[in-house]
Amino acid sequence: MIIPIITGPTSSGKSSIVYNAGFLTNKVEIISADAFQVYKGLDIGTAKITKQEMQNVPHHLIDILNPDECYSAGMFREHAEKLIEDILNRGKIPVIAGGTGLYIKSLTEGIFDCPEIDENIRKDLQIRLEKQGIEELYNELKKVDIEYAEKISSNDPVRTVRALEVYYGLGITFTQAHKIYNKPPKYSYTVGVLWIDRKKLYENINERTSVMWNMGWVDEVQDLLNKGYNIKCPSFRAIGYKLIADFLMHGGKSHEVINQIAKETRHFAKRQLTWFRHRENVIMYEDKDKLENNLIEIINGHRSRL
RNA sequence: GCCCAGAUAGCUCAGUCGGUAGAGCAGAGGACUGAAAAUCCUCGUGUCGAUGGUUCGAUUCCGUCUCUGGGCA
Repeated sequence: MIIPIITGPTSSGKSSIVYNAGFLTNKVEIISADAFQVYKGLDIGTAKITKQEMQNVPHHLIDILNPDECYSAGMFREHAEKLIEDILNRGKIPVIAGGTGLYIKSLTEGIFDCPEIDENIRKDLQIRLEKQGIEELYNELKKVDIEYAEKISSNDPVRTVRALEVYYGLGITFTQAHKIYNKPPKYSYTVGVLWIDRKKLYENINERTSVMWNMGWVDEVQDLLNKGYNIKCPSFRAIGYKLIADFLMHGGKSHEVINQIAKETRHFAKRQLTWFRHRENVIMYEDKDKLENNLIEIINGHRSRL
């Protein structure tokens, strides 16, 4: 079967589509493709669905990690493919839903099957980055893998560190690793993108940010801090969490924090739109109901693709 | 009413010793194979408040007016 994937920018309303379709048909299990809903304790800020909703329709890859643990596109792919297999074996239909473009790409286009790399290598590179600066590391990458170095910016610490980590960990360049360890997609997918008018999307984001704040987002962050987590935890890369932690520790005006969070969310949504716009083999839906209906038809076997 | 300071890009402001102007933010476009809600790249023409004057030439100097702050009555 061709597995449906529903994606779209943040605040577009994609979760409600898959939830409704799952609830109405009662033969779906949802696999979340969201880089931050994997964390326990990040509920309001990641717009997680309620416990009740999760009981009504099974959801996977939500609340699977503590806030100080790392996750990645590669791990996501392994987990998701295993889940797809399990769900199909149970005679149910897997639906993938979420806004993390890279995670979805790891399924639909594949991601290289990287062998385990000693995590100390990245830590060392991290330390060198702080001490010596990006220029030093980028020049090093240029010497070993000019092909990849030229593809990225000389000012991109994340990609530079990643490429060097693979080089030192595997003994081959990042470029070679892609070829050697390339692993094509395991299943076929049909991808629907919920596309929203920019102005409307930004309005949704502005409004939703205030709603989240009023739902107790600040308390949620306070809880995380009380439990001993801090802004260096991977989960705190999610929009809002660092800003709120700073607000709790140093004070400030709440409306300014809210505006800042909304702004970062708008920037994020814009990046998502750029990403989706340039994907091949995705179907853009401006009509939410149509997307939901087509998804239901797939689930019921009356349609094979979105 | 008088005095002073402003009036320049959507916003905050810089600048032009007179040759029609530039930063930050906002906004837009883009990249992105194990941090992706991350990370990174590119993009700035606007009656320089209005109107007279001086000048080859004024957004820049001078006068008047309008508006906005602040001060004095």
